[in-house]
Amino acid sequence: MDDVLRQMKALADPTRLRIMLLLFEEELCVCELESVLGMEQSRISHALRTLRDANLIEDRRDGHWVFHRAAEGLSRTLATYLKESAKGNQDISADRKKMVSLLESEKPQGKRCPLRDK
Amino acid sequence: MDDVLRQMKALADPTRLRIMLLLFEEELCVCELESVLGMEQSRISHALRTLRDANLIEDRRDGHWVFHRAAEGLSRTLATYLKESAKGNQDISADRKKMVSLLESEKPQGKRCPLRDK
DNA sequence: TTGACATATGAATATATGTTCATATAATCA
DNA sequence: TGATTATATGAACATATATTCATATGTCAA
Repeated sequence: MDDVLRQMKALADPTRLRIMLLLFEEELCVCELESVLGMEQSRISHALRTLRDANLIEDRRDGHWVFHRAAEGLSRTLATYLKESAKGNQDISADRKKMVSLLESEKPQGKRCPLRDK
Repeated sequence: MDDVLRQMKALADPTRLRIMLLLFEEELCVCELESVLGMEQSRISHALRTLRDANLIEDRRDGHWVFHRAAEGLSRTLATYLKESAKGNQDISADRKKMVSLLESEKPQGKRCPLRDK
């Protein structure tokens, strides 16, 4: 299948679109995405897989954690379009706020995974 | 549903993606698209409906014909991304060639619909 | 090496979606 | 008006896909 088509398919889903827009801002691990989006682990993991297969994101492992981020080689114009379109969106900015406050709350502890402690 | 999401969904299909890329170049009626893509009428018509619902294309009626084109208000960055991505694609450039030669062949006749005559 | 933690994956299932077929609508022309 | 042309739409069906559940893999710490 063509690469554009695969990218469009990957973004044609609310879960994956929300994840993508978060990863434009920050590098995040799966459990942080779980926390921000309020979804279970395997759902996030499957979504990330689809985004990665479409070359939209990349990851790196650091110990237990796998950190995901927007792909280096990602089309600038596509990224710009998505960010532009997200500006007005309530849900997306709510996600971003949650992400920011989560990252903030993690700072004093010096570790990332927010869910397992509870 | 969000507008971005609807646009991604609309473009997450080979038929609709091919149509979209043709309509970036030229204004076309349904029967011309039938001819270029080698697909039946209702398939094209359904695809156009989805693209229009996503505000990706617009149309105008002229007698029997309804001419479709890329929407005026369509995001420049999205359009740029799609055109960029299509550049390397064999199938897309084949479509474009067919379109060009069809439009060329219609000129002497001065009318548009290519299929019904046969 | 055993246990705990973080993530990935496969199978199953429910839902969404693309295509086709039949038919409806809309416009033109005789 | 009736016939023809061009397009749109609805229902049905087959296929694709998102989510869940169970389980596997990979990493670290004791």
